Amino acid sequence: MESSAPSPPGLRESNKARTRQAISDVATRLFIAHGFEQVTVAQIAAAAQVSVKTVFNYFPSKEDLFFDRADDVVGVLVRTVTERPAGTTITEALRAVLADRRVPFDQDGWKSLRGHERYDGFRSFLAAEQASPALRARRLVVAEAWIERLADVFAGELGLRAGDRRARAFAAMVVAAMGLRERTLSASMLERAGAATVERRVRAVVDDAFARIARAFDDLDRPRSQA
Amino acid sequence: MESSAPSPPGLRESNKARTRQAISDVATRLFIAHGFEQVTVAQIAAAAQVSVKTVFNYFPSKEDLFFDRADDVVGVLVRTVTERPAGTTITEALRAVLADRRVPFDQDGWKSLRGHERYDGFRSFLAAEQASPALRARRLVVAEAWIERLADVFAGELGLRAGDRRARAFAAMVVAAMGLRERTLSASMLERAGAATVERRVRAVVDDAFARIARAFDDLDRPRSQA
DNA sequence: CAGAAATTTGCCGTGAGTGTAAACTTCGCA
DNA sequence: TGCGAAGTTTACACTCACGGCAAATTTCTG
Repeated sequence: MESSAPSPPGLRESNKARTRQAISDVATRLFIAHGFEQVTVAQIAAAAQVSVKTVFNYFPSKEDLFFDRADDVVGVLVRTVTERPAGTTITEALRAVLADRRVPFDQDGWKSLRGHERYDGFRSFLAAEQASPALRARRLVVAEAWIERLADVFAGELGLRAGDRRARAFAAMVVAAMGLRERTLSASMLERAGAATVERRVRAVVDDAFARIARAFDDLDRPRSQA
Repeated sequence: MESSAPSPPGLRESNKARTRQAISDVATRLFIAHGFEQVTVAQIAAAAQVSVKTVFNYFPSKEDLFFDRADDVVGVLVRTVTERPAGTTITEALRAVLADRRVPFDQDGWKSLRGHERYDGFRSFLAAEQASPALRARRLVVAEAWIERLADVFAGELGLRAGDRRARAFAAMVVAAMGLRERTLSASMLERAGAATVERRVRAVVDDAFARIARAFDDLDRPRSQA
């Protein structure tokens, strides 16, 4: 999203990026240690050695601060669909990717978190999310935006007009399936089920859901043509 | 939900009910007149002639105050399913009811609103909801609860164990369809489309979505046995 | 190094929501 | 009919998220 125009030769820009990352990191660490509601923005600001106002300059709300780390989940779905191998249907491609329990949390945003093993950090993150109504609400709003985004992509892939009712329905069902998947993942990890168990449960949910979605949209979903 | 146990013979109880209703009514009227964000709880309290604290005694949050009027939407779905005529499948029953654009807003909670024609009141209500991120978020949380409730009912109707993955998937898809329907309804009413147009659009969305859901769950959904 | 531009900060205000204890109303019972 | 118990409403004082604004500070351009 950032245009790479280096009008300012970069010190300013890199400072901003570093500050932003520092705030995000410190916030995540506090959230997973004490819970979302228990941490005040003032504490985050103090720990990041900036003023409260600066925190709000970078993140419009406390919730944004929490989800900063988990932001680009649709991106994965979109790429999965648009870059699927020739001959593969949309539902097949999505099913294959989402059956993996580590998607999308084995990457990107979690690297900069020190002092936590990756898995543990993610589990605490989920726990914090479950414990806060405000966060759950926010997550759902994000999911609603996913529907819009996916509907556009589906329409493009299926040769439908943008905004087509069927593309939107397709997207809505896929996002609903994501919800089922996340619920399973979340519940399993919170009860500290072993990796194999989590993997199996997630796979079962995703397989079932996408088999059904494939049936529901068998008149539309289609293999990608040869490149 | 209120148990009818008249341990207190009733004066206290009826006073409470009246106060609660007065607060809810006055709040709804202010919300649809000025928008959710523009109205403060202090104004509501003043207009209802109670203290701010009393408002919060009855309604844990400002959002609860808004949705008080629209609360029992799942109830309609649940009844639709459990009381469907013999020989009708779940998806058929739901489709039939939801194709009607007036469901569930031609009833109950809207009666006590004076000074607004029913339709106009509802349109303003939708407008207020769309205009407030906080309200949209809240609505989605409510929808998530619907999934749980419906999943239980579906499991019961289909002879599955409570918590069965497939029943939950069924519920999630139905709730997703409700979202599509509401989106259509909302958009159509806000652009002041005529009743016939609204009716047609809602019906189209609902018909398509439930035809797909029926296909997705054709191994489970089944006609109700003879009473 | 001076001046322009961007960034950070302090300060003060608003509004939601909570805890507590006092004032008031209603109830149960004699 | 009146008195104490129980429930309800209120005032008060507080915390926290967030917004506007102008001053202070940092970084960039020449």
